[in-house]
Amino acid sequence: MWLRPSARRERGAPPLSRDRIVQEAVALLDAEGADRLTMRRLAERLGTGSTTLYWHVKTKDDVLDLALDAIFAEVEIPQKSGEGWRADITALINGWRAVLLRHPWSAALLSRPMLGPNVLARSEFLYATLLAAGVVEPHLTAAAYGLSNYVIGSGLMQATWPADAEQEVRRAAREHLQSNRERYPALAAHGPLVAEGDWDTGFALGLTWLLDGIQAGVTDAGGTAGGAARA
Amino acid sequence: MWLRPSARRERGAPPLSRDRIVQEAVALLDAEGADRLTMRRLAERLGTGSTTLYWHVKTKDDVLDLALDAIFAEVEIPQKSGEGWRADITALINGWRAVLLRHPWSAALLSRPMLGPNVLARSEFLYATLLAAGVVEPHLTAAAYGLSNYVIGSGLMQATWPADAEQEVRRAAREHLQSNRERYPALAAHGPLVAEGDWDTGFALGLTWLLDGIQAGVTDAGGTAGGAARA
DNA sequence: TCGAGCACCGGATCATTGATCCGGTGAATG
DNA sequence: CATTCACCGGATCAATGATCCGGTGCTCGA
Repeated sequence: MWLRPSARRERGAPPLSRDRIVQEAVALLDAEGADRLTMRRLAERLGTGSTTLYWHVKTKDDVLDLALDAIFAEVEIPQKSGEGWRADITALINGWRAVLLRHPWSAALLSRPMLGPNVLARSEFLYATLLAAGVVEPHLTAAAYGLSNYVIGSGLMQATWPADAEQEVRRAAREHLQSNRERYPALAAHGPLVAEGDWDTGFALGLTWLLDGIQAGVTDAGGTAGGAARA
Repeated sequence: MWLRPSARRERGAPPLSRDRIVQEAVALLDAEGADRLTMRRLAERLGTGSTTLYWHVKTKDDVLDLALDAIFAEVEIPQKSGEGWRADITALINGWRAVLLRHPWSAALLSRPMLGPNVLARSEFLYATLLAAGVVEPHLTAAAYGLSNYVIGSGLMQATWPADAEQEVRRAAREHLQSNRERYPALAAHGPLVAEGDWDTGFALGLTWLLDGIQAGVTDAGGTAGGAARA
């Protein structure tokens, strides 16, 4: 023992830190999904005892919160390069969406308050861009929430029905629809599980609608909402 | 024991059934939230042993799936009464949203495949209405998903920040924003936690934008998407 | 040089929870 | 009247989140 260079460093592991825990948690979540994330499993991957984690982190929920905020760092905040607010916002939303799909487990975690620095920074950019574009209340909140809700919903939905895996579930679901086609004629003929249409163009289309609505409210100077003519 | 009229019925409980389990599960979820739902607690409320539940239901996830589908029955499917497709869809979406907010726990469960009869019936109505309105691909999927994603996202978001309870968390969050106002100027000044604007009008506004976009794609007969002029 | 303090680690342990085993119980049925 | 079968539940198991408490080695001041 007089010569041993610190058992932990022997294993080649750098000293434990909150960052390393979070990083490994994201990796574990990516690899095996949310329900397989255990403090013990996480500790094992880190080469430490499970109880050690609790020195760096108060609860498991902390790990989840940190992991959720960590992946938002992958969303690059567009530089306001004169492309116009629509381009900027589109870039942000698309980046956000890409992250949600790259880490499908995240969609299910969005039900917890997101107050991490990375999340806030992106929200700040969204609000700032909308403000600079001349969007005012009540369109401002509607726009910010509408866009966020739209990405979140899309991510959640698409993460639920991953195109790659789960072929078995998809097939069973499709079959179920077909065998009840008199009860669900429209779904059986044009439903989502039938038309394997790519989600991307659908998402882009809906995004355009939202942006059009926002823009209409801006160009019409104040007064009654521009695009909200009918209904 | 010769006279006892069946111990269970003595307690005044009707015989256990899958429906009764689901009904009680919804009540428990409404009252205490998703994380407090335990097979034991559920059984206790039903006046039975916890293991008995497993005769009627295979796993706990089954209970959740059933509960989720059960609340969708509360969304009334509009009668096509000549009000026009916008009115019909608006009614459906608003009803859906109302249910999500009435049962906040449901938002967090939306990450699981929804294939229950009640959910499917509502999706069927949505697709049928859009089809009847003349919406065609790729606008059809975009419209159906856009609307669904929008409600889901909104419900999720709003369930995360309930206006009634959690005052403590809201206050802390607001304070956090204020103390970092130079980093988040726009959020601190116009952010959601600051402007207590009612979610309803914001939601309605965004819904109108989506409907406008859908409608524009219909009136323009085919070809390039109507409302998607710019960007 | 040395010993006290401190940041950091982990084995043992506890309560809770989802799920199963296996033995009941009573009403209907032939 | 015996048998069957739908239905029930105590005991129990494994996994998990979390805590207690005792190490271990580095650092820093005297």
